[in-house]
Amino acid sequence: MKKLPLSFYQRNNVLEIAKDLLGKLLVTKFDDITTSARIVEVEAYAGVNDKASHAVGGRRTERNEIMYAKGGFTYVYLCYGIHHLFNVVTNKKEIPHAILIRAVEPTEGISIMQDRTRKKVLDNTLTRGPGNVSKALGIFTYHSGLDLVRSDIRIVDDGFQYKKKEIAVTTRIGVDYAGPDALLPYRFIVRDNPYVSGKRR
DNA sequence: CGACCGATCGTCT
DNA sequence: GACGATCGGTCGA
Repeated sequence: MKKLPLSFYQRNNVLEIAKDLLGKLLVTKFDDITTSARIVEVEAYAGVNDKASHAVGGRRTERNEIMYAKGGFTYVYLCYGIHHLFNVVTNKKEIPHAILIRAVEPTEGISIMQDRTRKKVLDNTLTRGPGNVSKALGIFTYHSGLDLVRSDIRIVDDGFQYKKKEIAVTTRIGVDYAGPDALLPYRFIVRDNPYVSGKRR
């Protein structure tokens, strides 16, 4: 159980970092309650030139300001007025790269997750899709701007690693508004993992 | 299984 | 005033 160091997040290739996040454990510990889950689906958002990114064209607002911080912080924002989407900020200060965690496979605290999501039946939708990930792990927009190395949201390496063959790359979900950038191969998924959202391919 | 649709509100124009 | 980096329920095939 090794916490990922700042250097992991501060590399300049957001696609590489996104791929490397697959298999790592996302852990939250709030009010002495720990839940953890293995990351199985991520999407990279590649800064000012990426039309799907909140930072497209250098757009800088109160909401996305944390994207311009150095790598290793959380960026959580509200989507559709309902869902709290969890992102990891990467690269150096002033380079607004981020990675959206879209799906995880529960490893610890499953009953807690079931309580948080208020799901009646326990199935693969528990932590499938970015909205459910945050809900299950207890992450809200007020957790935006936390330091992943020092805070109660952390990402750790327990030695597990997916094989190269198990990882697939696809286009991102729900970013049709980005025009041609919607076709970029920036989504990384674990093949055949039941928690992965959207279409397989 | 796929298509459709309503929920719900902070953020940006 | 419009619109989401979504989800879950419903309806029909």
